[in-house]
Amino acid sequence: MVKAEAALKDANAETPTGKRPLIVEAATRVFLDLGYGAASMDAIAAEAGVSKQTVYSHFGAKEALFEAIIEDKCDQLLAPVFEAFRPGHDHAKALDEVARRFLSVILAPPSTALFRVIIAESVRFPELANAFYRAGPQTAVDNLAGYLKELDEAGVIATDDSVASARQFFALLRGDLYMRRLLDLAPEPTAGEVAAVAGEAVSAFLAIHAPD
Amino acid sequence: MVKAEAALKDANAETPTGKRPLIVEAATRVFLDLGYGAASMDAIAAEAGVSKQTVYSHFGAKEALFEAIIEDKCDQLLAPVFEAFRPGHDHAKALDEVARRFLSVILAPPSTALFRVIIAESVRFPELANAFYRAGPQTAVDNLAGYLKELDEAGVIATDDSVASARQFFALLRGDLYMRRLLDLAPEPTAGEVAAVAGEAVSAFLAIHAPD
DNA sequence: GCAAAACTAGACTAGACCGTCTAGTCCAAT
DNA sequence: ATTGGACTAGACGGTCTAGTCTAGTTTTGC
Repeated sequence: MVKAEAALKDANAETPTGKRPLIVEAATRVFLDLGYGAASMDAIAAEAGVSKQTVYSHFGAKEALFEAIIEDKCDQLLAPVFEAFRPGHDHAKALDEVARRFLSVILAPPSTALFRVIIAESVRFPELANAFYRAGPQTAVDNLAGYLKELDEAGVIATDDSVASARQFFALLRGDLYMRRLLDLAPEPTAGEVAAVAGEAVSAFLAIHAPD
Repeated sequence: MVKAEAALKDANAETPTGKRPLIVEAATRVFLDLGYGAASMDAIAAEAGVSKQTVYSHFGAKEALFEAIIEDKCDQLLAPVFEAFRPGHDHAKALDEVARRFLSVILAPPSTALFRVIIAESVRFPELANAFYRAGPQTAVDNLAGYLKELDEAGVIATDDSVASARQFFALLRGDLYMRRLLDLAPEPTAGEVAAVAGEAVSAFLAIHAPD
């Protein structure tokens, strides 16, 4: 009883004491590699080099651990897309940089693994799917939409609906290569491949939204 | 020994005797609802109204049953996209019809469930991911690419690479709504919503590939 | 230096699941 | 009528898992 309350408090309060980061790292690896069902708490404890009881002291249950790990990873993975993405000088170049950065993130192994797990568990963990959508696609769209609005007002592109256009931009990026990455049929692309896909998408986007 | 050989022969030869279709239907429901790991053979037998031994007589093991079910579903679901999609009269209308048909299929519950399961198990069952890709995205792209080539030669659109253009067309269709459907955040769309997404994608596509 | 808190190692419970096996029913064809 | 194949209901062994518990050790704060 006392132990359970302590565990709960520890799980709720964000106080990383001692072995907590180790457990988080290990759990992330195991969950992303194997998925929720196939990942065992024993395997996570072993991977963390920690006793199982310690895992249960920090996170009360498998579900709680999973949710904590996934929410963490969402924020952590999807943040770098939006850092300093507004150089401002040449617009095509700016869009190209956003495209390349976005693609590099979503095509990298941690992202595809995360996305696979979330997709697979979206029915069992609806809040996680929601959190992912908000941290990922929605944030990306909102950020880009703001920038597109500026470009529209500056007369560089023409858009009635900057949010719809941002969604279209990202849809163009999630093409065949992304599908093959999700299905684990293609290896992580080189920077050149990423640049090629990005370039194609940007030029298509500019063709759609050419002013007047 | 005798039984095992009979089961193997039955599993290999496509001779649906007696309870086989029942099992296939039930297994499809259970696998698509729960995923590979969470689906139990007992649950499948119960759902089929059949004894567990019967399931094992027809399909030798859980993996074999899963593979059979998934390959079946791939062909079955993705075939109707390409039936009679070439009316030929008005080109924008023809593309619009392809788009609406494609969207209706991939946004419907059976497709999203199938895709979720395949994504989730793509590492454990690489052949299944491959089979899905060939039956689905690849076939779709090949078919559309042929049609786009005709349109290009007729001067209706301009394309250097009809395969790349076909991929782009489908990428435009797999936009935000598709993402939200995969994450189970949006209900199956109405025909009107489908038509709206299709229309936007087609007009964007035509803007990209306007002749000269 | 010491008490409280954190941690370890591993036994243990309770139950789910795969796949096998047994014992017996039903039915069609010879 | 009997034989053989498909089927049923359910028990069963073996393995795996989530989560608990105990007993002992290390770390930390004061």
